[in-house]
Amino acid sequence: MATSKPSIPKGTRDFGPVQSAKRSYIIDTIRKSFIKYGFSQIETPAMEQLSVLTGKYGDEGDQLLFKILNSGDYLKKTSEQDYQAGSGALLPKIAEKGLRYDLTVPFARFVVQNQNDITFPFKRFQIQPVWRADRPQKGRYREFYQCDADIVGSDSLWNEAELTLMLHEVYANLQYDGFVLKINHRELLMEMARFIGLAGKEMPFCVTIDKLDKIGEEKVNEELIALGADETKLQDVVGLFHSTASASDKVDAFEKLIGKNRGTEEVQQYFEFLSAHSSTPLKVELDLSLARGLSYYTGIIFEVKATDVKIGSITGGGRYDNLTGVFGLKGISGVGISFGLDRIYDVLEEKGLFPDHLTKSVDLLIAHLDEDCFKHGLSLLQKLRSSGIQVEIYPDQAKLKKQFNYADKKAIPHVLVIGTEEIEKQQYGVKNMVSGEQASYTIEQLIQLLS
RNA sequence: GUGGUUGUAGCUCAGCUGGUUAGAGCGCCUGAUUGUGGUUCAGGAGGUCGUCGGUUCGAACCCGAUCUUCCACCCCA
Repeated sequence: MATSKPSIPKGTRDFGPVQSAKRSYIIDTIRKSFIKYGFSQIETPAMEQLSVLTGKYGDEGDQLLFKILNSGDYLKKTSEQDYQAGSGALLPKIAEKGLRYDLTVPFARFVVQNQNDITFPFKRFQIQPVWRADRPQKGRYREFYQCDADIVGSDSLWNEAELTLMLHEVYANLQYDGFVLKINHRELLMEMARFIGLAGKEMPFCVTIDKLDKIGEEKVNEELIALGADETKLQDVVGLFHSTASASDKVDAFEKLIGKNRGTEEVQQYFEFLSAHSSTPLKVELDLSLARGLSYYTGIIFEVKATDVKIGSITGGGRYDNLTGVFGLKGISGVGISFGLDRIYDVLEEKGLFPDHLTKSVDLLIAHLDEDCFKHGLSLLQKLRSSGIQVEIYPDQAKLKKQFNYADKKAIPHVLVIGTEEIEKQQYGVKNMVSGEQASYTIEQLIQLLS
């Protein structure tokens, strides 16, 4: 067989020992908070039936789905006419499965299938990779992890508030405070669109104002007027976007201009919950121009942005009514958030926020001078391990220089050297690799030292 | 999916309008130190210049295709 240079698919990555340790640190931190707040873990398959996935993410989303070619003779069910009819007609005959695009839709499927075993409200978390056939960029990959926490079967706005508190705890534990949590409400967006005369064109309105910080106010105004917006009313709405007032004042201003509705009431209630329950200051901001994930969110929407790293949003979420409706289970409302592990990684890396101890492997390396010393080392190894000390022995006969070098590269803080003299005296030279100091210990003293 | 961009040693990058034998720093290996890493010194290994094809007397350099990287659009974690 001809040799070829190995490679991995576009937008995917290998993770070495250091990267994996850092990723585990983030995952463990997030999971700790998920569990503390009462969420239970589930896992679902990497692949789903294509019928479960398609149509849930809009036309754009369907294009970004990875499809899995049927096994065996995948052309068996096709005919010449299917081929002539194009890829859209051919696809369902050659592919029945696809890789999951997010964790929310598989979760909805899970809830419907297991509805009799689930106690509602159901709080689940899920930390698994998802796949999108997007064109990769920095912070945008074709395989990436989502860390989702959702509460389904409860309409209470306390859930939104609790997710907000949990999110703050996660970032506090990661020692990152350069973020801001922006929230908005689907209903407020709809009302604003109707107010400026864009009834029936709510979606284009949202897509446009979402680009506010990207293309600027002037262009946004131009586009909205082109859509048919009333210019003077548009100015009033733009005034709301500009407001630096407190969330509650912003809602008041909104109600004065456009009127009360479900959105204003829910946002007001959400902020009341927060102020009643938080001792530390929260980084929550009502941003009336925030418009995201509108293909399924129906209430409050969330987005966490890194303010000091150019990477886009690092956490997103919102309230969706009738999540499970498409799978035949009505009346189940939910709210959830999704942490973007890979982007959080990039942020922590850029800000130098990973703790140093992540790369440390064991506390002690046993080095030895010859075969007999190695064998003696094995007995020490066992004693030390049974005392709970993290220790390894250099497996080959090698110069001490090489063994010390190994300890240095692996950032092992202590090296114990065994020679014939040490075996006789039952006293071992132990070098502290950080200070460079060396002293002699019995095995019991050493256990004391390292415990 | 549309338009652009990148690829040279393990890593970060030089390499003139196409010209002989493609370089540097760091890292790696060996020795100075036959019982001691991280510092210092001396030596050494390592490249079909992303891949395939074309133009040319001659290609890392020009052209085409393809893969990859990054960027903008779209969308999103």
